[in-house]
Amino acid sequence: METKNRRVTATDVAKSLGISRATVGFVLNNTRGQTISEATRERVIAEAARLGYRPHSAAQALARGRSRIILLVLPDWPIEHSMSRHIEEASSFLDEAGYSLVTYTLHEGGTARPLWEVLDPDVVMGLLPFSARDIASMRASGITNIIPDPEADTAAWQTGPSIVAGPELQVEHLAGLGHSRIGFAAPADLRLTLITEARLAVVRKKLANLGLGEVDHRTINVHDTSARTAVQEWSNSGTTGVVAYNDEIAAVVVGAALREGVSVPGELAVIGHDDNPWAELFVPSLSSIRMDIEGLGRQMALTALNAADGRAVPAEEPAMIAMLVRREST
Amino acid sequence: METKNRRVTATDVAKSLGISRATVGFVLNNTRGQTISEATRERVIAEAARLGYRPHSAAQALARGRSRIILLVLPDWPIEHSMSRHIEEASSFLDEAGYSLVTYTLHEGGTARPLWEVLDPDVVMGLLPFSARDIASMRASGITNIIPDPEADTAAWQTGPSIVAGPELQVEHLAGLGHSRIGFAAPADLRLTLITEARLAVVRKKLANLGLGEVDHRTINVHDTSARTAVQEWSNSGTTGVVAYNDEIAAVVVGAALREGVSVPGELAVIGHDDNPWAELFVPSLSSIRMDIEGLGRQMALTALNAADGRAVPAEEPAMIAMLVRREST
DNA sequence: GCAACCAGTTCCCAAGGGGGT
DNA sequence: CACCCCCTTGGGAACTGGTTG
Repeated sequence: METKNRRVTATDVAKSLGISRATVGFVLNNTRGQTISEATRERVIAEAARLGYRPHSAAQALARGRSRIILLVLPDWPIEHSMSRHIEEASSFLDEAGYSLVTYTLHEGGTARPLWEVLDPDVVMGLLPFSARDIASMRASGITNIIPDPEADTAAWQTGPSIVAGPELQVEHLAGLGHSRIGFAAPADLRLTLITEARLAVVRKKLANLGLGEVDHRTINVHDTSARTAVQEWSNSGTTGVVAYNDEIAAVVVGAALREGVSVPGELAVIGHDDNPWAELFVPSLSSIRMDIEGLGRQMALTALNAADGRAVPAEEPAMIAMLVRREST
Repeated sequence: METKNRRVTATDVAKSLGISRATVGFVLNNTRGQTISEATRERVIAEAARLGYRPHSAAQALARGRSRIILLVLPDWPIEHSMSRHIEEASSFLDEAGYSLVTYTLHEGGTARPLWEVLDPDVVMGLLPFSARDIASMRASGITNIIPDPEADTAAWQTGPSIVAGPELQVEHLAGLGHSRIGFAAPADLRLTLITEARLAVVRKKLANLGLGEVDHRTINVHDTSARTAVQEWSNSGTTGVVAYNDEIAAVVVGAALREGVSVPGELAVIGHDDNPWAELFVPSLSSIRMDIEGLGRQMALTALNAADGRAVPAEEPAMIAMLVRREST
């Protein structure tokens, strides 16, 4: 069809209309402080549509000094699935504000140039605090907006609602079922240490509040016999309810119990965390915690916009943070 | 510390050295056809490092007309986990060639501007053929390199090794165990129809090759009783081995069997596909297929580079496509 | 609406030194 | 010895497509 496939620029639109390319820009950006006649405005819009004009985002980024990209960094263990709905929501919301959300799974030993260096995002946002190395790298790339704020105390993050709500519910649920000796099953993965410690602290505190004894805490490795040992020891010590770090650990514990001849939930009740889609497929199906912040996506988006734009964040705290999903394992 | 935080530009490096900014560019890009003395080259590199110079990618993209970004589109069902290692590998590889890989999970009813419009990638690459709507959208954004090629026949893709190898192994494995009546458990999810059909066709063909009877094909819905019905019917019809579309469906079938009092693998053997990390956690643990193309990441990267750069793709077909992981469910 | 500007890339040419005739 | 040519090295300036005073 077309012999030359050059992309349509604002200049093309302007020339075709016999006006200046600045005017085209004014109209298409709704530039405030510039008054353009309604007639011209309409002609520009119509002509841009007719020619199939798309702004060249690199050029825009260069001229404005801001890329209107927000980078969401995800950890490289599969928390992703439970996030995906929220990400989609955040994405739509940011889009309406003229920003694009790019997600980035940061791999451990990754050798590639990090994406924040390439995309020059206005904001880099993570689900948990960044390592000092990453922060240094961002700073060196000229990133000034980092969430969570590296200056803020990690401890504050560790006691935030997104960490605390789940474990509290887990303990409440088991206690409510009459379990008085409660165990905690932690993952061996070192990358999870920060969250594991925080959750364990919540469990301890909650147990103390309820006047129950000390938690019986074991580290579970998926690929060895540590789960069977833990089940035996819990069994011996009279522990009847186990709070698992997540559904994977819960599944390992339940599996070990079944193989040891310990009935679930009769002799040992186990509750996971995250409500992975496969948790309900087990026999017995796994009770779990669904993190379900009504509007977490919007909340994330607003936080990002605030950092990028300085627009105010309605402090509207989400209605519900975590929800118990009771199934057969408790 | 710093009062002005302006980013370091090539001009800064040039001025600091008393040379032109063109020269800085020549050195830093290894521009061919320009010869720069070794002494100057070293001074430029040292000074750039000292000042912490980072090229402004938007400016580069604008000037060159190419963004050096490759967009990998992932489907919004969690195939992601099994891909993650390959993605990391592709990412490193592309990085060495000066390209950045951005992954993008395309959500069904997403309302946001698609990322290919924002990032202006040199190549958009998907794991399966794009919808006509997406292709039109890419074309409108000026994307010329699309993989898989929209012109190519979908049928060709459906009979490619990445589709065929898994089901063949599944059937071979069950047949090798002596199962002669074999069932197929398909997911109800409509988004998976394309792959499901393709895999089922492979199973049919393989059974015919082995001189076995027709496949007994059932659609399994995770949230109703279809799995129990299927198990009963397989039981009645003498089907003793089931090829599941993936591990999730396999888990549902195994669960239904256990609840029906049908022993696994004694009365019904089930094999999944994808070898999700949680497949081994089940009791009985799930046999599965691990897609493990040695160098799939590199292969993906090379294909992309070929499209972006025109550099030749070594046709080096990967050594191994799919691998049987036998566990307790078969 | 004109013009400067954003931060690079790239084509083309100038200056200077060395070697050959 | 003077002259010419060429090659090496590096600079000038136009250009990318928008934004904004």
